[in-house]
Amino acid sequence: MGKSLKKIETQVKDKDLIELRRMEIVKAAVDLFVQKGFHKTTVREIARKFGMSVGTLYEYIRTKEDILYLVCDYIHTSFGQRVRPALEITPDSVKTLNGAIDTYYRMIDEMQDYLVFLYQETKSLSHDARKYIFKAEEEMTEIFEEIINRGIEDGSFKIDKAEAGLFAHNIMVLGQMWAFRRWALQKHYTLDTYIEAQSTRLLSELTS
Amino acid sequence: MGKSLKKIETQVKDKDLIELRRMEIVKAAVDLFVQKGFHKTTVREIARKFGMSVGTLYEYIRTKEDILYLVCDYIHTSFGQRVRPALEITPDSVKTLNGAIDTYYRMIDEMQDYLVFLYQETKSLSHDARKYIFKAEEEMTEIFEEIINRGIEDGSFKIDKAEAGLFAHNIMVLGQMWAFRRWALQKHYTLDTYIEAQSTRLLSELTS
DNA sequence: CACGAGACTGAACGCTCGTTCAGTCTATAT
DNA sequence: ATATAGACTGAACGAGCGTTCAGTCTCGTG
Repeated sequence: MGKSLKKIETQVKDKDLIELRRMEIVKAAVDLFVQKGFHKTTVREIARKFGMSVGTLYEYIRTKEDILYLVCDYIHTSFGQRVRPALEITPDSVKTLNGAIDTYYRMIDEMQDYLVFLYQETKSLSHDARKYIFKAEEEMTEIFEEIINRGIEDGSFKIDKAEAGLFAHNIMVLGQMWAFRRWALQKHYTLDTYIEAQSTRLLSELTS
Repeated sequence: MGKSLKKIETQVKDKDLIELRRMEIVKAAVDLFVQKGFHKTTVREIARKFGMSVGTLYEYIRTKEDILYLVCDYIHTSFGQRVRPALEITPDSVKTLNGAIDTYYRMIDEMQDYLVFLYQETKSLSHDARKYIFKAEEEMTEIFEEIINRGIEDGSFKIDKAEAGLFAHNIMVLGQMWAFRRWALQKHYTLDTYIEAQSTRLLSELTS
């Protein structure tokens, strides 16, 4: 959390307490938002789950939208924290990309609900907040783009460098598809067979 | 519209008038929903744009959610009406698929706003309505699947028949990506170059 | 012309929900 | 022990919104 977060003014003075309470608020709100959506969740419900009164809740935020922002930020940083360390760059570009796809797709599987929620409620955010979320998504794309570019440079991948960006988007979207179209895909695939099918396809395209 | 639509009871007797007015309601609501989202659009606003009073509006629907359903149904049938006729099956499977991708992707470009809206508000629909929308999406996938299967049978495409379904999903999702990630893609691609890049990639995969 | 059915109107109702604030509790300092 | 700052409480406020309904208008029919 934290640095990247646009300052939200509060009544409470103690900085550490603010961080602590906000984390509790987010934890309480995430589940409700994912389950019922932002608009159908009331501040009272959040407060009850948070274990404190509405009044107290409002000591740590200004508006309901602040909670949405905190939740979106939390989800995105959770993604980041989980992918980045898993993405070790090895000399073998094929292996690196395979590993990156594997971790990213598995993470999507774990965080399906969060991902769908993010896409559905982004619109409800203010313009600034939305831009921040997009930036986070773009950073993720750049990681894949860099791996591809390395592979092109060392001769592992045979595509035009101009297409590396598009290819990175494709990788991500085909992963996100697992979350958005589970109703259709999970009839025929398990997570493992899905990753297998998509990554062999993607890799063979790159190396052909 | 019509047949597939779950019956919504009304006060008004004249069947044709109901159809006419509902079409007017949908036309008025679509723009507002796309622009501001379902929850932030008020029934009053719709009525004003519809050019009649709230009371009259409520002679043709029961609840606000009925409007959402009418709008979602309208968008989806618009899609269907536009794609199906354009999808002529020719003896040349490669050409057929290329044509199908081209029309589908162009349609997505035209209906970007509607598509994004559908994904974002699906959750607000009742369970039955949601199932109906999913079915429409699945039918679209099956069209692509059939084209691919024909191509496999006549020897144009060299992939395993078990993967035809997944491939059909990939085609659709990569098209929808144009709508969902325009903020990133439209910096580097125009619609034409995007279709070109994706379809040559997809086709070369199938025929390799 | 009189009448009534059906379409239309919009003020009013009632409920929900975000937000506030006057007041209570707690813990530390004097 | 007393005072005070800071955290917490939840009833109350008020705006907004979906929905209704008593009443008006219109037009075809007897």
